[in-house]
Amino acid sequence: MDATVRSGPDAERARATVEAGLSAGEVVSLFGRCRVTYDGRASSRLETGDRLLLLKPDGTALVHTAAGHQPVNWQPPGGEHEPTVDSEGLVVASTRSGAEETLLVRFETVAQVTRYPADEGSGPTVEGTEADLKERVLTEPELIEAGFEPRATERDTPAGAVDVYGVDADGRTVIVELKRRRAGPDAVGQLRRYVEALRRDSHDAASIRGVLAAPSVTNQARELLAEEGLEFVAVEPSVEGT
Amino acid sequence: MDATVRSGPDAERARATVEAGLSAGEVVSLFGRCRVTYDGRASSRLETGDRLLLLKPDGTALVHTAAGHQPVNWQPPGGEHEPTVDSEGLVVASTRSGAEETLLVRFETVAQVTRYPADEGSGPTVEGTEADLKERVLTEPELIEAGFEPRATERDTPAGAVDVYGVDADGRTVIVELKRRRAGPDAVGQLRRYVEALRRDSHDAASIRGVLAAPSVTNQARELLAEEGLEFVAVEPSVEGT
DNA sequence: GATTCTATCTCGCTG
DNA sequence: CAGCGAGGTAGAATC
Repeated sequence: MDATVRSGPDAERARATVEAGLSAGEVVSLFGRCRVTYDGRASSRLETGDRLLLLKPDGTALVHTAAGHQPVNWQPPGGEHEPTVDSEGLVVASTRSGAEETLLVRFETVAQVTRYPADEGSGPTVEGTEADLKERVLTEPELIEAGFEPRATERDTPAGAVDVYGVDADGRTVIVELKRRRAGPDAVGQLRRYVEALRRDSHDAASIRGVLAAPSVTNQARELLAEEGLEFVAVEPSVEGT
Repeated sequence: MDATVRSGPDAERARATVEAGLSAGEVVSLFGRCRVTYDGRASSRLETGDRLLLLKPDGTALVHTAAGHQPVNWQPPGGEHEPTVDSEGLVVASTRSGAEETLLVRFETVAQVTRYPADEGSGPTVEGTEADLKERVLTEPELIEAGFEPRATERDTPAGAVDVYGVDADGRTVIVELKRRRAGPDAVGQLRRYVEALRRDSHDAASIRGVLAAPSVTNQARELLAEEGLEFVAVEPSVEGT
């Protein structure tokens, strides 16, 4: 049972197992040879091959091959699975009604079907995110520069919410855009929009500084910063055991 | 075998199956109760719960719960899996040597282990991507506007490669940024950078137009376009059966 | 529901 | 190898 399966259930038994598992709120996995078609926001075709189909009670469907992090085809949560058997064998259709989206997995052979009553559980606690970096900056403002005083986070501007908003030792406004990893042109674009939005509403544009705080920046990002008169400060995303 | 499993293999049998499957280049899946810890680019902790662990021969590890498209924990391709048994039971470690990254899955109970010789196969053929939209614009330039003549795609600028580069009926340069779905501020940022880069190298900045072509734009994106003197053109991503 | 942004993003491509 | 941008991105937070 826990070794390679040489002959699988026939199509109707597989269908019944899928249906029973899903209606019991269980996770169902199928290994087998199949073709896959998707039509919706785009459309895709996948020729016959050996794959794993993972079906979740929330409507999620994932088709995985032997390589890669990403599923080769999928359906996001919110839809429904419908296993049927036609003259060619087992077909699992996963559809999202709202969006006109359909994933069809047509099995040539089903090597194994497994159902398992997994709980949804709670998500993982993750550390080292951008939110954590923000906390660090708030408790250690000198990470940005000596004399920096944070005044607000997620402060609204016409261009969106600023990560950290504060003042420097000279009383000038400082807008900080945080990135937990190497920052590219997109990060500069964000910072620039926030700074310009505030400068537009200010009588003294020069008193508003923009600071990109990240572990490092790409060259292009550095050039963009220079063009816009913005600054870069190196901050490590997390330290852990140092 | 294809119904709910009430009692699973003991830890050592599970370990042996995982090892045998992986060394044979097969995909291995384990259903069971486990705790998960990840340390690397960030760190995360996941308390005991029922989950599916999917192990691929390329080093990919995916931990899935009963809900959601995304794995609740994972390891990208490129590493190695090492199943061991200690006093508490089966532990699967997936590590990426280059990056200092480790995913540890410690099983309290293993309900089922399955190995399956899936081929990697070839990826799906996808239609309706941005590349397809670009093809449409090249064969039907009037989608942008009457008289538009594409001259190049992926044309290099100091700020990156422009999607479509051409001239309008009046001989002015037109830079087109394509998006297959509703465009936001980031798309305007890209277009803006390309246009400014070209204007900087031009003696006649006004002769360079920037066009964002997408199914629609958000309000903020529209405002940004207006501020920068850029334009919007509505194009549908794909038509299929019309 | 629409908008905006993060992500342990992943992935592919290009220099 | 880095850098840049796409993705059927998904997911969260906010309005």
